[in-house]
Amino acid sequence: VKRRPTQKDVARLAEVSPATVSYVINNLSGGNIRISDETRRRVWKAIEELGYQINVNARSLRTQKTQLLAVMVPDLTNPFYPLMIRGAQSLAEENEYQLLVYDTNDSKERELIFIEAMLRRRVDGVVLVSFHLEVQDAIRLLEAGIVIVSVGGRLRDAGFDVIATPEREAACDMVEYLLLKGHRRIAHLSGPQDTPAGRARLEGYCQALSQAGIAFDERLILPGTFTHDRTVELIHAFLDGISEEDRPTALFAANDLMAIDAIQTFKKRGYKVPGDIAVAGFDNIPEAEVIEPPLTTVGHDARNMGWQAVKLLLERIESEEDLQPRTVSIPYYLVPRTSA
Amino acid sequence: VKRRPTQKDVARLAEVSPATVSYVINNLSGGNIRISDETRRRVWKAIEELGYQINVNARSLRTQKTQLLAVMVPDLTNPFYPLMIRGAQSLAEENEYQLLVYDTNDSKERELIFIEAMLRRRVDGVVLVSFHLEVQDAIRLLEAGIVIVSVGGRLRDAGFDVIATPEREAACDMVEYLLLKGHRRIAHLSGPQDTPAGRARLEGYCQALSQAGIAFDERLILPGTFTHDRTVELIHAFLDGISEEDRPTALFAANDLMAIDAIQTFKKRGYKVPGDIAVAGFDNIPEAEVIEPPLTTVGHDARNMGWQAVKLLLERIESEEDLQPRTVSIPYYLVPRTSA
DNA sequence: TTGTATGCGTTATCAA
DNA sequence: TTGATAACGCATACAA
Repeated sequence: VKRRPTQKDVARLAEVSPATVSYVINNLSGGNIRISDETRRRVWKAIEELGYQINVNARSLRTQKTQLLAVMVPDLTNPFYPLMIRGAQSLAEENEYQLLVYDTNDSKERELIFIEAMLRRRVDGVVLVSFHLEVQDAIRLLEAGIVIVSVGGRLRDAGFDVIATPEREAACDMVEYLLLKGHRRIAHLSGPQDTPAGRARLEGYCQALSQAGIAFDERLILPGTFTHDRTVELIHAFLDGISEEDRPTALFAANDLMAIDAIQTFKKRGYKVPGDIAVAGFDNIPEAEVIEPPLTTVGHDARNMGWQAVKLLLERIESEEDLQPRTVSIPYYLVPRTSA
Repeated sequence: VKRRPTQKDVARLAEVSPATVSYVINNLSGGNIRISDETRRRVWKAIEELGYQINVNARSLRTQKTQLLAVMVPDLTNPFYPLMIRGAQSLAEENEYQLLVYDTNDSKERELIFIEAMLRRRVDGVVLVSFHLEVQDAIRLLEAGIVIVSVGGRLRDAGFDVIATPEREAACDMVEYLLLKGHRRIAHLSGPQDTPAGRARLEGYCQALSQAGIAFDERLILPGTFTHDRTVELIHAFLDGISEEDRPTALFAANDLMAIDAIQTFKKRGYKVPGDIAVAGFDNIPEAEVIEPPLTTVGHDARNMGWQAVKLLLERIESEEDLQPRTVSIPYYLVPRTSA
C-alpha cells in the first residue's frame, strides 16, 4: 500500500501548477480559462504515468456534491426492489453517480436511521420507498439540500417528486376481472392500512365491488402485511373461522408475495386453485410465473420506476432553479394467468 | 435550503475552540486530551441547539477513511444476492458503515468500471462476487489500500480473504442423493466453466458418478449460464437432440435459477417431474419452495455469507498489522423436496 | 494561457 | 484542560 498520487504530484511531473492539472481534468475551456493543447498533453501524460485517479472525496468537500445517491427500500427480498434498483443503477452509472442501498426491513426505526446517515453523508439525492416516514422526517433532507423522490405514494404533496402506479385503478381493474369471471364472493388479503399502497389497493377492491352492486363484507378482509410474516397463519385462521358456504370463491391479494403464500396454503389444505378458490396478486414478481398455478396479477415496470426515479433526482440536482414537484405515473397492466 | 452548521459554528456558540468540539464529538479522553465535563455539556448543548451533524465527507478527507463498503454482485435479480446484501448490511450498519451496491449484470466491462469507481471513491473495503475479474484487477484495489473479500471462490490465493461454500463436495453430495434414488443416467446443466462455482459443481458431479462407477457421458452435459438467459432454449435443444432411450432420468442443475427454468420447460413439453425426469438445483432460493413440484436443492446461508464478508472486511480495516489471508467456509445442507 | 492563494469541514500535532 | 494551526486533496477567484 503506497501513497496515492495527487494533483500536486501530477503537476510536478508535468511541470505545471496544480491548478492547471485541475483545469485539464475538468476539461475547462469556456470562460477565461484556456489551456493549450500542448499543456493538456503533458498533463494527461503525467496522469497516465502516475496512474493518478481523482479523489472523489476531496472533490466533494470542495464542490459540495458527493455524486452519491441512495435508495431506501422496505424489503430487499421482495424481488420487486432489486429490479427497481437495477433500473436506478443503470441511469446513475451513466452519470457517474454511485448508489447506496439501504434495506429498512420494514422498520420505522431503521428508516429514521437512514435519514440521519444520509444527512451526515451528504448524499445528493435519495429515492424513498417508505412505509413509515412522516413528511416532516423527509423535510429534514430537503432542508439539507438533499433531493428526494418518493416512490409508491406515501409522502405525497410535500414538495418533492413522486413516482407511483395508479394503485386504486389497477386494483379496481383486477377485481373487475374477477367479477367478469363470475366471482361474487371475493376476499381481499390487504396490505397494511397505514401505507398508501395498502389503502389504495383496498379502495380499488371496494370500488369494483360497489360498482357491481355487491355489498362490502368485512369478514372477507384479511389484514395482511405485504411480507411473508404471518401471512400463512393469517390464511389458516381465516379458513378455520369461516363456514364452507361463506367461503369466498376468489381472493385478491394486495401483493404477489402474499398471493403466493396464499396459494401454497390453499393447496396444502386441499383446495384447488383456481377451481375452489381463484387467487390474484399485484406486482408481477418473477415468482408469479413460476408458481403452480401461475399467478394472475397486475404488472408494473419496477425497472422503469427505478430509472425514472433517478432521472427526476438528476434533473433536480442539475437544475439551477427550483423545479415544481412532479408526478410520474407508471403504467400498469393485467397479467392474466391461470390462478384466476 | 440553508447553510448547515459546522464545528466552527458549534464552537462559537459553545464559546470553545473548534478543536474542542472535535474532541468532544469523538469523545476523546485517553492520552493527553482531557475535556472537562462542564465543557462537554456546553458543547453538546450547542450541537443540539444548532442541529449540528458531522460532515462525513470532510472527516473522510482528513482521516483517509470513508466508512464506505461496496458489494459487487453479478445479478441482483438472483434472490441469492439480496439475501447476502441483507446480511452484509446488518453488520455494516452496526458499525456505522454504509453499503454501496453494484450489480454488474454479469458483464466484465462493468466489473472493471466498478473497480475504477471504487478507486476514485476511496471506499474502505469491497465484497467481490466476481465472475470475470482477474487477480491483477483486484490487486489494484489492494495497492490502493482497499480491503477485499472475495465471495464464491473466484479470485483465490491472491492474498485476500475468501468466503466460499465447499461447492464440489456439495454438488457431489447432491448427485449421490440422486444415485441413491436409483438414477443412473443423470444430466448436468452446468454453470459457465470460467467461473469457479461452475467448475466446482461440475467436478462434484463427475466425482459422484465416478465413485459410483458410472462412465461420464459428455452428451449429458448442458453448458448453462447461471442466468435465465438462453436456459429454456438450451433445454429444448437438448431434448430435441436426444433419443427417448438416451434421455436421462435426472438433471442436476448448477443453480436454482436454471433448475426452475428446466422444470418449467419439462412440464411444458409434457414430461412429469420427477416421474419422467427428476430435477435438483443449487442455492435454495425462495422460488425453489414455490415451484411445482418444490425443488430439491442444496442450501447455503446467503445472509450469513454477507455477514461474514463484512466481518472479515471490518477486522482487516481495523487491524493495525497485516492479517494473514483467511478462508471462511460456509456450511451447506441438502434440502430434499419433491422434484427429486 | 497559466500560476497563486484560499477555503471546503474535519482531525491531529503541538504548544500553552 | 484547552487553543492555534496545519494538513487532507481539490476547485476556483483572481492575479499575472
